[in-house]
Amino acid sequence: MPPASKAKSKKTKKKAATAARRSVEATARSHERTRSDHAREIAEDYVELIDDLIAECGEARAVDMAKRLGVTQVTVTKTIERLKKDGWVTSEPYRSVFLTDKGKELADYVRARHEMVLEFLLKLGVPRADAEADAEGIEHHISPRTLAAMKRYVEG
Amino acid sequence: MPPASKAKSKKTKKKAATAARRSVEATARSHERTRSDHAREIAEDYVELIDDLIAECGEARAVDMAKRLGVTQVTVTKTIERLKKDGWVTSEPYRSVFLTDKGKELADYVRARHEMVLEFLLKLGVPRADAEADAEGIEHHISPRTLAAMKRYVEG
DNA sequence: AGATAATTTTAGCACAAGCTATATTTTGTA
DNA sequence: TACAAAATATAGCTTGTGCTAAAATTATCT
Ligand SMILES: [Mn+2]
Ligand SMILES: [Mn+2]
Ligand SMILES: [Mn+2]
Ligand SMILES: [Mn+2]
Repeated sequence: MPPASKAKSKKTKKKAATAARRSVEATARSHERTRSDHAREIAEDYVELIDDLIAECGEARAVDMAKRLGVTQVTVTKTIERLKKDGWVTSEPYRSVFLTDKGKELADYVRARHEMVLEFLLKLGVPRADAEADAEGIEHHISPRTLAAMKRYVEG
Repeated sequence: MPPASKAKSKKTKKKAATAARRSVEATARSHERTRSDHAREIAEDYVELIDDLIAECGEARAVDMAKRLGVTQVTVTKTIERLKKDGWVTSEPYRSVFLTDKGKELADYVRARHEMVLEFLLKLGVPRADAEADAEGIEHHISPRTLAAMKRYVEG
């Protein structure tokens, strides 16, 4: 038994602070939203990249995805299996990857959002290199209402 | 062997598009930055939360962290072990959690950044509920330069 | 066509982050 | 002080995302 000694009887000791705080439940919901954003994030980056590669190179190969993502080709191939299972892409053994209709739809939304976030950061005065790096992470946590606010700022 | 048929001989077929694109290497570096942000993200949320709980409740208990994070107490306890290993916190069996100096420093930086991101979104016109949810994810991908730009916008 | 190069697959590993169920310990109260 | 409730720890599982090494397949070039 380690010595306790600190913090004397804090049963009803919660809340002595003044500033009104969000409810515990609301805080939990925000963290849950962030976790679900993360669960979707790789699918979003992959479909956007696949769509880019098809447009630029005529097809999306694992080796090219790996180069742009900074991971090994093995990682790409395994992830593609999951994306297939979830209905975002199709592919045959030893062949390149294609988007399903659902995948193409996601790619279109995700690219538009990504471009908007980048334009927004640039207009805000963030240097291009930082803006591009930050946008890659930020994009996945932008709700429709935040996206709308960014659009107003960029266009207005 | 599945029928290929599509995309005829694309060896040197790369780049027919017009718009200048970032280099493959720069794209990879952005994705790598995002992945390292994610690796740090849980440590950031935990130290901020631990600091909050100590201020509000006098101590940081796993059960309260679990409620605010929306995960089970088991998950919290296991994560705390990792944070301990990485030098952010200390704790004894069956006792609450404390921040190391390094942990307190991180908490201070992270809270200031989180608050700035939230204020920024609010000033941009994002409804409070969305701003709070989005900020929870966005905060971890904000570079110092983007933070500075947000500060200028909020204060200016 | 055959050799070689490039690409993809397979096998096997590691770690982070989540979970449920159950045991143990601490804490509050009768 | 003992009992009950609350909190924490332990055991064991799943999934996602990364890796290296080696085998299999496809593509290119002479
Ligand atoms: Mn993107
Ligand atoms: Mn991204
Ligand atoms: Mn957060
Ligand atoms: Mn994130």
